[in-house]
Amino acid sequence: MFNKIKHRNTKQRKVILEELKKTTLHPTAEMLFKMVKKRSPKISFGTVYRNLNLLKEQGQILELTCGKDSCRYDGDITPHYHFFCLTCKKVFDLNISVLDKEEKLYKDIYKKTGLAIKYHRLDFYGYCKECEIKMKEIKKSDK
Amino acid sequence: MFNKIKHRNTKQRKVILEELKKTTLHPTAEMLFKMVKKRSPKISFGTVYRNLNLLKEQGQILELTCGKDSCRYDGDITPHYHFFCLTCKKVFDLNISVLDKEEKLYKDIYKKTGLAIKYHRLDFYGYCKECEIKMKEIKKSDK
DNA sequence: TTAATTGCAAAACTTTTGCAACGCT
DNA sequence: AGCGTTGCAAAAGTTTTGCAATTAA
Repeated sequence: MFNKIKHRNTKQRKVILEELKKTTLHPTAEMLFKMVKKRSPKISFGTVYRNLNLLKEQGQILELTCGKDSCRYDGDITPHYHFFCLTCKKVFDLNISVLDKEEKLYKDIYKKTGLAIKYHRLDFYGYCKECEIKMKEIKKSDK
Repeated sequence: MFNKIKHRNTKQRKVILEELKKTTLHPTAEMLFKMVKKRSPKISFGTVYRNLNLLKEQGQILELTCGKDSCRYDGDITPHYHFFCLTCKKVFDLNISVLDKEEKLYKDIYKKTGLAIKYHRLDFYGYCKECEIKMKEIKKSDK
């Protein structure tokens, strides 16, 4: 309870956060590793992971739901939802309203189940435009 | 496009599906492996994974969103949402209404973004009752 | 018979971790 | 100086896969 750690501003952490904030690709740790490597060539994979976990705990970034694939990270921490392309694995931001019934819904669930919700996640899945076009072309040539 | 596979009804697949359908634990592959092993002692881990993937593709079961932990599987394929305990990792079914604005929402998103949504997922996170009690006790004893 | 499936073990992947060296504060 | 952090490499954990043997249809 009194193990307050004073984190330092290392060059690596700064670069990781900056690179993540400046992209909308919702990169995986590996993608980000490559991006960061351009500015900090000696950085290691472990450092990227350690910092992503730290920044996540500090609430400076978000870790999106990852399936069996690797996690995606988001430097945009304003509440918003995502669309995941089932084919190419791209992740898109959705500009729809975040459940404003949030509080009511949370209370409803609490009343019904006794479960106190901290946060929720609403993910949409489908095929992005590019992939849909590709799929149509494949179907055509199959006939 | 013409690689239609005729799947067989193997004893193993049957047991895996039955065991998954009869529990509400939303087990991981490993948990299910242990459950199935009681009835099919010689079954292997690979078989469990292969069948879970097959049953998932066939739409007979659901794979829930897994973080960095292992995936959870659900034998209940009726639309419903889940609550994930951040501490003990238990998964609970929620008995709240599934977005009935679903179609409207889907269309709105399509209009706005051109993205055609196949399905969505709404996950809630927090601490279950048991874990909340434990946490309170720890805080008490810390004072 | 024959092609899908299994069991086993190895491989593939993603993420975490131990440790000595390094570098913020 | 003190200790949080890094780079490196090894380890851990989850899921997939190659292959010969087995089995459902």
